[in-house]
Amino acid sequence: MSYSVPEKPSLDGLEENWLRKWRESGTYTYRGGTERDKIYSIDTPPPTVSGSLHIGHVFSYTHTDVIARYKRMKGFSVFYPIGWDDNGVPTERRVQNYYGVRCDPSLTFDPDFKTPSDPSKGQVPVSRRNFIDLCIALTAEDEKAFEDLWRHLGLSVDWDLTYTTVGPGAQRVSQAAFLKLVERGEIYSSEAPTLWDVDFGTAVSQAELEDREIEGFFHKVRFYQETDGSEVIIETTRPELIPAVVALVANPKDDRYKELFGSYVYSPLFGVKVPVVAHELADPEKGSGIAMVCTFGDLTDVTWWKDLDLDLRLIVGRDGRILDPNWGTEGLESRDAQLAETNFAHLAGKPIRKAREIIVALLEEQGHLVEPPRKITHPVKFYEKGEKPLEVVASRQWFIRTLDHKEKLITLGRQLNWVPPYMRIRFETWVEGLNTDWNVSRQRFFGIPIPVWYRLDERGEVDYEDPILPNLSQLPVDPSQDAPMGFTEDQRGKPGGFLADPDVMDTWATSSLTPQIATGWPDDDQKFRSLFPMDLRPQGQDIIRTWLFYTVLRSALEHNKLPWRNTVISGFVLDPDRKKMSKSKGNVVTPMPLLEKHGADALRYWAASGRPGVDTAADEGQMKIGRRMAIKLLNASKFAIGIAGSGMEAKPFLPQRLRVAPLDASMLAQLSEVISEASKALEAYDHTRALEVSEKFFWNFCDNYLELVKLRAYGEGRQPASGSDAENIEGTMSARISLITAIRIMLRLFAPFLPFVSEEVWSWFNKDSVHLSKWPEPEQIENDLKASAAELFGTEQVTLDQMGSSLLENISEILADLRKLKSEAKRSMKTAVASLELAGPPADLEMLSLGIGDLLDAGVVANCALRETPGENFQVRAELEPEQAS
RNA sequence: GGGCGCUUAGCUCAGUUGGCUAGAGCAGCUGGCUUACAACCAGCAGGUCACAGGUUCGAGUCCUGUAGCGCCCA
Repeated sequence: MSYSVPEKPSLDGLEENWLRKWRESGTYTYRGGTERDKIYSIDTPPPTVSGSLHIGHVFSYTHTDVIARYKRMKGFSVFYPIGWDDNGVPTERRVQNYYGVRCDPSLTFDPDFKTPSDPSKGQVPVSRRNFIDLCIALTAEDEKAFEDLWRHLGLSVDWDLTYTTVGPGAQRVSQAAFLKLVERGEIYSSEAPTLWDVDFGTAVSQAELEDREIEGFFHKVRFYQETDGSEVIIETTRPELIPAVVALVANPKDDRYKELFGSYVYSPLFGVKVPVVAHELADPEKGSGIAMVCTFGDLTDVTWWKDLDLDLRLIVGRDGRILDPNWGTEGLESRDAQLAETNFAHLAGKPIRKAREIIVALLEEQGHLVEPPRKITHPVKFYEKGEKPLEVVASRQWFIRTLDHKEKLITLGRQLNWVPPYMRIRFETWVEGLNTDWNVSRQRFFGIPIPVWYRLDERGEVDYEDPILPNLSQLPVDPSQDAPMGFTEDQRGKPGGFLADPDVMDTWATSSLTPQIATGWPDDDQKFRSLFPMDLRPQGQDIIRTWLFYTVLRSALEHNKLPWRNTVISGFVLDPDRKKMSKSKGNVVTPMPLLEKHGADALRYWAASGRPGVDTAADEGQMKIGRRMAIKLLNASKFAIGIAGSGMEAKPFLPQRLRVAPLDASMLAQLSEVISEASKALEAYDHTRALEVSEKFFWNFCDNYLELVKLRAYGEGRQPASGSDAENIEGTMSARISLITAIRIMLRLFAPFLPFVSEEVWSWFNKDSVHLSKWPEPEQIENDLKASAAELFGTEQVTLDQMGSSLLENISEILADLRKLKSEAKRSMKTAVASLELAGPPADLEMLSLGIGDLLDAGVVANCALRETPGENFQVRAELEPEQAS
């Protein structure tokens, strides 16, 4: 038997070739099955396709792929889909900039709409449907870029299972889950103060907030007591909200204000009478210790407003401009309505910042300002994608109950296997810190509509208490296009008719359902039960509080259990200088050029060298090592397979039984330990350790074992030194089947990490795909040897004696001594050793004698003597042959 | 202000429940074209394990404190 090994193996063209073959033969197609414990299902977080591709994607998705490939080789039917997250604001924003359009829902659909030729010249208003068409068109392009990258990287996902978070399937699942929440009372709508981004014109949730330090001014402002007009001085950063003041508040323990509690004061400029109240949240250290409560300046105001049952006085519109209410009317009583009206006239219709300037001037002018404003920096809440501070406005929104389920969520979090474990703490602290229910209404255009209509009474007033819901079978619906059951389209907006909920769902309201979307819920119960709860959720540490949290929440609410058993959290990818990558710094590393330069296996090698949870630099050096590793694997395999499969047929008398030589058995023993270690590591999702132990073995195998058995494997060695021809041939056969067996095992160990080069080498001497072969096991080594012997020599009579790894280690060490001697003498490695003396305890010498022939071959030793000495010491003495005068 | 993580060779990182002289790769230096590989090989050199205490026969590892860096939350 001989194998067809290429003369000059190379990485060139491997990727193209194998990508095509894998695709054609459906190597990674999900094979199905109904037995849950034979399936391994992965909930890959769908990337946001409108975001830019960066090296971080390669990193974490490679980690997942390593596990997927390992599990596949372990015999699991691996369910490994991928989805595209097309939802939400990032897509809308990208469409606006890319095409130069903006959505105006009041317009009607234009079927002949052409996008502007120059998108930089302002934004053309288009109908909602035109806008959505553009979103779909653009995301389709973006998806292609992502898919190209994933394929190129060799991800073993089943592309037939691909889904999107805006497609009909996702719409149906999201809306069905919404209806079930309504049924169970876990979601409610209410007119409530909501954090609001005035530029985006939408509500945002707690998970989308971030604090930013910005500059502001503290203004000392006079209020006037009802009784005697004496002053109460408050400090505020939001003087423009003075017309919205509903109370002054101080800490109940603050002696300075104790007497005032229960009394009333008048506001400056507007003469509105408000109570002075007490609340623990008032900080005596901050400013003068007494603050004004407005509806609403921030979330603390909302708390005070709720806790203390204060009035509502709204003056900020959703567009971030000041409204124009009538002073003196109900709710806006003033002791001087005329003055209030005059003062307010300066503010009405102005944007907030402008209004602030105006009101400061008015306060100054009319003597209500104690001193000039004092500059400060303070943390202010922003929408993470927004540019202006968030306002709090009252509006109707749907909320999923979360605060009621905190304990349950923490319990579930503790049942989840976190890799690394400390990541659980981030989840727990987030859950503990929750302070509002989850607002899922978004006042946007491109998203999944909230599947709700409202009745209009005879006067045309909306009845929010009794919404009209579709049946499960009707989903997906678009309430702004479809009429509810029992109504006709012409009743839309008419008294006695209906009105659609105008909003779409928060992106996360869909993204939190990827386990359900991927596994066929709620329509395919059998599929769902075979895959759910899923085995693995890999994801980045940055989305624990969003993606992971919401997904656990939805699963808890819908199924009362965790959505997955394990979660592996990957760290960030830093730029080569270990700085965080960001667009503004311009240090974002894009993957495609690197992929082309170093190859997919090399990039995967780099990615796999990053442990779960650990931030890792985009290090080209590491990629080069990966590439070198792949080339080495080609060459070493070519050599080993080449020798093993060369020309034994010429030998006349092949023995039918053969005993594996001690040195070969020792190498296999070492390999057996490596298999155990690598398997154990992968079971614990420690891919880095698995790669490390395999790699270490591989280099030792090349540097020592391969060198030691080279001549014997060729049939030119002297092992056993005094042996007969038959014994020499047996030694050769042993070396050859051991080489082949070791290579076969190593290729499988590397297959999850370096799928291209592993598959290439495997194909030289195997028919199937290495990726569908069985993961090696120590107990199988003897069988592997027999199979190799049968293939090469037509016999299965192979005896493998128990042998430790120390023989190979000790022999290698002596070989290293000889190399050192030559190296320090600045002589070539093929310089002969004139004499070698090994002196030590009899037991050591006896062991070494088992592999001495190979050692003498590899070290080019002319004469060797073993000398028994008392004690434990072992000594190697060697003399090189004299340098020839040239 | 709170939480989490990190700090080991010039650089990037291992170091598994405390246990021989603290390891690897890269870079550096010195050699070598050795019938797999010069995109290679061999060898050498390089560390007060951030700092200060403590527990222990023994600490890179456990405890306390300090400093610096990073991330998250307020």
